[in-house]
Amino acid sequence: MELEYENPFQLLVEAILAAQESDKVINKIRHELFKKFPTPHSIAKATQEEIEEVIKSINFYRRKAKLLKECCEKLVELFKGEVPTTVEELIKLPGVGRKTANMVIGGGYNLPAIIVDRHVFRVVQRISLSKQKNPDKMEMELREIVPQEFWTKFSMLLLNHGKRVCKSRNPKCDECVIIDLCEYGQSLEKRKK
DNA sequence: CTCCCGATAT
DNA sequence: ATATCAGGAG
Repeated sequence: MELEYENPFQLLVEAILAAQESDKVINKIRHELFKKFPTPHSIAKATQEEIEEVIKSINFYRRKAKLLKECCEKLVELFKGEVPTTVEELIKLPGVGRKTANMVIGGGYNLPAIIVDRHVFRVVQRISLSKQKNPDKMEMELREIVPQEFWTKFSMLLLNHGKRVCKSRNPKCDECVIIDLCEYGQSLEKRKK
């Protein structure tokens, strides 16, 4: 299951709500959420309690409701409700870090973006493509390693690979198509025998 | 570093 | 029982 969205604003909102949460839960409430709050202005005007009511099934819902409201207030104040197209502008918004900013740029605007979320971070570590122990530093190193035209594609592929195959807990190394590149996976497979 | 939060997978 | 989940703020 991947996040479903119709425009950059929806992706921005969903990405904030998706922190440490599964896509399934987000997709479940997104219709009601955007029916009640179709625009940044409507979220900015709503009370925190009104937002909480709609997103209650999401983890960290209280904090996220607060962040989401503050985010939309800034979005209206600084950018007239238009979702920015650069990381530097996006991370000025409460609840938006580099990961979420890059997600919006890559997924929402189809611009070059290296997205280092938990999955990408883990996969890159395991295949030793970068050994950076900080996601932001890893993003910078990957910018040097990966040609810019592939940034977004690369991110999405590794993200989904991490989610479905190279999982945090029981990685399915026997189904992995890049195990030849991965010492971690090869040593895991040997141990099984 | 901890906290936010609770459902689901293993 | 506990690890994990499209992280970010303090």
